Amino acid sequence: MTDRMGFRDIKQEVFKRIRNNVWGPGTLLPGEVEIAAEFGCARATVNRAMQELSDDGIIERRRKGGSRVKLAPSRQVTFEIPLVRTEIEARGATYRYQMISNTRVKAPKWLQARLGLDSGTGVLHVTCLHFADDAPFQYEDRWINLAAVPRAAEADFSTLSPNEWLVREVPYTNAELRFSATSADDKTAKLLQTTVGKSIFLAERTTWLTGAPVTNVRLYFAPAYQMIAQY
Amino acid sequence: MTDRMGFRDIKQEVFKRIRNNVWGPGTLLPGEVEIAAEFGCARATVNRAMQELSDDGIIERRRKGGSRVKLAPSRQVTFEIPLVRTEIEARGATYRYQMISNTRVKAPKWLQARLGLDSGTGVLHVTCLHFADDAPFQYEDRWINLAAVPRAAEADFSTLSPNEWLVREVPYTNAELRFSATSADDKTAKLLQTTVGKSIFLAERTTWLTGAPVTNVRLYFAPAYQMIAQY
DNA sequence: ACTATTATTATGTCTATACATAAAAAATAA
DNA sequence: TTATTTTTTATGTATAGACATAATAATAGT
Repeated sequence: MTDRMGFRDIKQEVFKRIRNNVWGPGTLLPGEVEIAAEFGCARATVNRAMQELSDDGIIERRRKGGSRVKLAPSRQVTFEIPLVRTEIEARGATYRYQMISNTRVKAPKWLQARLGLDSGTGVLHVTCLHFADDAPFQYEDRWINLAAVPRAAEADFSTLSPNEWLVREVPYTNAELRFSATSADDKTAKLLQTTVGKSIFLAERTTWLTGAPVTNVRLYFAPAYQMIAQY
Repeated sequence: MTDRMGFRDIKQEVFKRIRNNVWGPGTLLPGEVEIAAEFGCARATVNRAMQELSDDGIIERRRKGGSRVKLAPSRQVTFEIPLVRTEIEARGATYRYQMISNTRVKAPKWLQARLGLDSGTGVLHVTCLHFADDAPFQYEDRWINLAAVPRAAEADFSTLSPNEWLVREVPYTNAELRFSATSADDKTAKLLQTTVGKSIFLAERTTWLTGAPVTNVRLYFAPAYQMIAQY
């Protein structure tokens, strides 16, 4: 006889049937009690399996309505966004950091708009470079809201990147991440040791702490960079 | 008296304490029984809360070792990858599709390498355009492994995009997604109605069905495209 | 000292039961 | 008919209790 069924087994079996078109897109699946009866386990076990399939974007569940296979399985991809240092070291390269500038200024208009700041708010503008084996890997252009993180003004970013300082010192509750492609301008080209006009992969991240804007950063990656995810 | 505590409340409260540094990075958290006692609920409830915090990358859990706050909270981002049509319609624009070419060829070497195909394997090469309000939105350059999906040879891609056909007809078990930036070459520039050399956001996706390579696609987005995720 | 064995313990999972809740379906009133 | 109320039902969540499992700590044996 087969072993006892765990929620993983249930999940896998249901997924298999969906994959093999036994239960095609849009199909209303049997109820939890019914599935539980088939596999000889408690409803709670089936519930957990179905819950995870729902989290994975495979099925849709509604109270009373039951569970049905998603028509357009808008499966979602999860990217691990590690610290630059970690990413570079994971590639077997040596990490080196270099600060370029650190100035205290009034937030420019575009930043006010992005973060929802009052005009005249003081911000810290820090730019720096991250190297992998002495080749520029990423150019970081960061703005920190001093109203939300006053002690950033005394932080020493000449040895520790604002990236790592913030991760250690300031938590956040919300974040927005944008990926796009841009062209290297004069300054960026020089810093990343490439030519003007070259295509650059750009990641922009903004974070908030319970509603209050904390920081906005633009990460310019060296040419040929790829952000990879498996699922 | 406060209401009864659900797993969401527990999760939120524990997260709050971590955020407020009551339980700083690396701290060993109280055991599930202890937390359950504090909040006056069952251990299973605490278990679910902690499990989710672990999934979210906030804490780390080990049997016998207990739960501790992660040192570097490697937060992960999840992107929803919808159908192009869905994405365009969600922006309130009208979707239009146009096939450009559909040829049956032997897999080129780079594709053989990418998919792990034998030399001489027959593949379908389909290229097409997706429009948003008559402006080119995305150029799709797709290869389909006929050994894995023979009936793709008879499919009519002049009205239905290979994207949608595959979603409906062929499931997959594994996928790899790569984001990068590239420059528009002659052909791409013409199709996307932009200039040669312009920076283009490129997404490349490869999928497998239980080990067998199914399809590889390169999606070239029109300039100024941004892939956005909130978390 | 070192190794192998045996508790101990916190998390992992399953069960049976109970009640909550949202939404569909049915019944009722206008 | 249409609008409103009531019932029904599948999922959502909580609980106490039990056993599984991995990893540490304690112990015994060499």
